[in-house]
Amino acid sequence: MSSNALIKGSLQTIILKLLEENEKMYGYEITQKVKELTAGEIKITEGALYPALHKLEAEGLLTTEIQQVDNRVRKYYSLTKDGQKEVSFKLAELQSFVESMQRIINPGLKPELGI
Amino acid sequence: MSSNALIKGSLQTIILKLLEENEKMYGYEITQKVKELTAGEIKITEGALYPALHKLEAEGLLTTEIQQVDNRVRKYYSLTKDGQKEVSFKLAELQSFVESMQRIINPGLKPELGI
DNA sequence: AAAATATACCTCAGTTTCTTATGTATATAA
DNA sequence: TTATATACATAAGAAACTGAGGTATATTTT
Repeated sequence: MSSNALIKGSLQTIILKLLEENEKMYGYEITQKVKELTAGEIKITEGALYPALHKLEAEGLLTTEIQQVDNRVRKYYSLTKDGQKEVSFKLAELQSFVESMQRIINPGLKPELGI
Repeated sequence: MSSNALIKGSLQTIILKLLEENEKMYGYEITQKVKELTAGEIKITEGALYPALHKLEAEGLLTTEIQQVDNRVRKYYSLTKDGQKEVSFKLAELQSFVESMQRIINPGLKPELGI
């Protein structure tokens, strides 16, 4: 998914968050958007992305819609109701994880003082 | 390792960082320290920790030293020279990853303005 | 005294999630 | 015409977990 080894498990969160904002995206578009937003730092591989999309769909968090554009097939994904709930949950989970990591990595930090 | 699904890949970074600060720790102590620092949010399982420690030792990033305390064996780990270099690298990698995630998750954020 | 919990190490089967390679197909740029 | 970009997909293998199990001593609780 990237040259970064940390990302395992956060691909679902990335997908869900992007779909929360864009309402409707296709696979290739997601890879390009992530590359753009992170200045090339995170590159989602297709071998990771497509299985992840299929899994989220199988879990009922995403629905799909096929479109023809210039003789090419595009498979658009959007959030279901369950998917919308799951975004909040995953984002809270990520937030909590990052804060926990900060406490380990920056033990001198006092978040309650804004320092 | 925890009820959090995001952690895959960051266990090594956690171990190395704790050893950078404490100079000498044993496995069980690491699990307790992480639990303490994160208020129970992150719980390192032994099935994840011990293989990770063995791997870091095999890679030459950690050395070990056995001690007897109250008829119980403790295996203390400390950073090698290579381990000390690797901490900086892993921390920079984590920092970079977290920033990338922020750009995806908080697209309205403008870090260059400190907002 | 017995049972449970805490301390302290370990392994291993199974699962999940990735990487890398491969395959198909059309459109565009060199 | 060859490479790159767009667009989907699968599949083998690797890596990092979870969860269960095992061994052993010390302490606390019932």
